[in-house]
Amino acid sequence: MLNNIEIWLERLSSLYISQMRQAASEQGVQLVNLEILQYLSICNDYSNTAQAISDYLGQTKGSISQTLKIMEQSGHIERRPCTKDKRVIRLFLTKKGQECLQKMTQKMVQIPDDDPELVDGIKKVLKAWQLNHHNSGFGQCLSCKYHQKATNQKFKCGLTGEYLPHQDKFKICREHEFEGSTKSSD
Amino acid sequence: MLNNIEIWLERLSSLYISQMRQAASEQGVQLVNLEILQYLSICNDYSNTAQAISDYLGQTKGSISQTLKIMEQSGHIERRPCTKDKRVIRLFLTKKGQECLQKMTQKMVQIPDDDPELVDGIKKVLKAWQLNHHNSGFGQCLSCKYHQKATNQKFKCGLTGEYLPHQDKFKICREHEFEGSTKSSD
DNA sequence: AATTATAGTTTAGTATCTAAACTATATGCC
DNA sequence: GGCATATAGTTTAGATACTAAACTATAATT
Repeated sequence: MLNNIEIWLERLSSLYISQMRQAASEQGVQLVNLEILQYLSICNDYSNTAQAISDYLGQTKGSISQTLKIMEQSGHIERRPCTKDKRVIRLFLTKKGQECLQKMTQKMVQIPDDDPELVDGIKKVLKAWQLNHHNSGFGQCLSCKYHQKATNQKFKCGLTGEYLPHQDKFKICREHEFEGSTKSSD
Repeated sequence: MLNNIEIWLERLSSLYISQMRQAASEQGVQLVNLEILQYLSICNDYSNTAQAISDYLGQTKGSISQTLKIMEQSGHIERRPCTKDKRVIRLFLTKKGQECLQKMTQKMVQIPDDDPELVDGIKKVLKAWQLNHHNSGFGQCLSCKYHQKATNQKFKCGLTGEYLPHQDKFKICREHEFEGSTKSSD
């Protein structure tokens, strides 16, 4: 069975990773740095921590801690202690980090995005995948069971009780859970 | 523009890479080792060399050389000097390497492959991508301009003049070129 | 025979990786 | 409150991965 979806996904992904490595290399960073910048650019304000990155990338927090230290020194990210929870340090892209990421992204994906069928295909795969891995966090707020409609400008997170700006619904969250799933007892 | 194809591809790929890291970690290897095993399992007999891996992954051959040394020591791959070209050492998965790859692949992709639309979507993206990066090697023989029909059991490679077994047309080759493209003078 | 190209190794120095021990803060329970 | 447990992050030691550059050896070109 050389023609099933695993093979094609594998090829697509290995092509993508290869592009990522090249793009990272051109900016003088490594793959994991690109991944971290990418993650920080799409995660919400509950998820921009070392621990979340560690969970997301599946690497030890020790390793991430060291890498973040270097990325701060090189000026790609910024660390701001959380006032509510003094254990936590929130991470943000600096302007340099944003520009670096943008250059890499432009290099990476050169594919026509005016084909709605293509976009649809990708979305479909992503959705099927996420549903199949029923929930291990890191989904978009708008597909989360805690996502509640509020006003026109804001939506409410049922888990934290906070009201979040509308555009954040596309960001990904470490606490994400699909409807019907239970994290602890399932 | 949070909804264009770049974003979705990015999310799909970062999900995939994350899965790869996890799967590799469970087998006690790192991402790059998984990528190498994967590559060696789908490349043809012209492309199973350190140099080709270096080109494919976009990393220096020094780095690849060291990694291959360790992968040989750990019994995942085997090295056989090429008789025709004494500079070349061909690389092969051992049984341990195959089993390791299989375990990782099973862990990684858990997605229904009975949906022809999904498969079609992936293929479409891959093709669009490859065409957009008009050829930098590493495509399947059957889409190569050197691919020539021969007998029922074999096809001919117009570049090397050799006859290759029919099932190899799905493998990827470092010399791959799409129809109409010229490597040197374009 | 000399030049150039290609395949691979080795070296030095840096970055990333894991596992485990560590500090500090938060949470749950009596 | 006081104590156990959980969570966030750092640090350490040692292994692996990374780049750039120098190196050997063989092949192809002139």
